[in-house]
Amino acid sequence: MQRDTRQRTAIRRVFMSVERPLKPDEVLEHGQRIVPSLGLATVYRNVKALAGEGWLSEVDLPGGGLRYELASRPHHHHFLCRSCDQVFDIQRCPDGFMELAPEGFEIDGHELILYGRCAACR
Amino acid sequence: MQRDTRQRTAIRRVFMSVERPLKPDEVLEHGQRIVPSLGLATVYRNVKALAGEGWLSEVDLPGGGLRYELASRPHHHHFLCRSCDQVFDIQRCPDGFMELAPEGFEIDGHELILYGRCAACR
DNA sequence: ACCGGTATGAGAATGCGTTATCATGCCGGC
DNA sequence: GCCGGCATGATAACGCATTCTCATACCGGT
Repeated sequence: MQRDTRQRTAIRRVFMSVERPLKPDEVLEHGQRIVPSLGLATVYRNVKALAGEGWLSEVDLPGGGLRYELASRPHHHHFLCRSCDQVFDIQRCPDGFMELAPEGFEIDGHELILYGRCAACR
Repeated sequence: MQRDTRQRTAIRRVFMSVERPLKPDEVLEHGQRIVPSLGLATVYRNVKALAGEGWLSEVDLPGGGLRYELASRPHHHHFLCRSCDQVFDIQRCPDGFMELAPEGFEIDGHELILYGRCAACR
C-alpha cells in the first residue's frame, strides 16, 4: 500500500504549484526546495506511481523524455520554448481534427505543439 | 566532396518511393532491398548529410527518434499509428495558430499530430 | 515508543539510439 | 585500367534517460 512520505507529498506539492508539464529532473529541482535530500530515483518512482493511479498524466512531446502534469487539467495543448526547453499550456484548442485524417484511418487523439520563445526568453 | 555511391543512391531512392517520414532503421530495411550489404552506420551518415544539404528534413515527433522525409514536400502534418508506429502525412492544415499563444510569446512554428490506427492496422 | 516492512537515496546497471573506429571497398579523375 | 582517397560496414563505444540494487530511513499500526 502507499505510504504518505515527505518525498511523495513534496512531489505532489510541486505539481500543484507549477502549472506546466515537468520532466523528472525539473520535478527533482523543485522538490529539493521542499525536501533537500530528495533523490532522482524517488522522483521517477513516484511520478510513475502517480501516473499509474491517475493523478498525473504523461505528456509525450518531441525532443524525447516524458513530462508529467496534473491529470485533472481540462483538454489543452502545449507551447515548447526553443530556448529554455520549458513547456507551457495553451488553453484553446481549434477543433475539427477528425476530418483531416486520411481515408480509412481511425483517430483517437491529437496533439498540437507550438514552438517559439517564451516571454521570459525573449 | 560527395561521391555517388550505390548506398547513397539507394537511400535517396527509398525516400523518393516512400511517401512518409522514415526512421533510420526503416530506411535501412527499405534500402537493403536495393543494396543488401547496406549498413546502419551508412544510413545515419547519409541521412544526416542529406538533411544537412537540405534534401531531407528532420521530423521530430513524440516517442523519440528523429524521422526524415523529403524536404521538397509542402507544409503538412502527421498521423502516428499507435499500432505499427508508422507515420503518415496529412495534407490539410487548419491555420490560425498564432492567436493561440499566451501573452508575450513568440511563435515560429507548429506541429499537429493525430493519433490512432492506420487503415492497414484496423 | 516499538517494530515490521515499505520507501528512500546514491550509485551501478541497463536499454536504446546514435556516433566513432578502422580495415577494406569502390568511386572517379587520371 | 590504375590509384589516391573518401565511403562503407561490423562492431565497439558513447550519451542519455530510466531502472535496479541494497543498506538505511522512517511510516504507521500496535
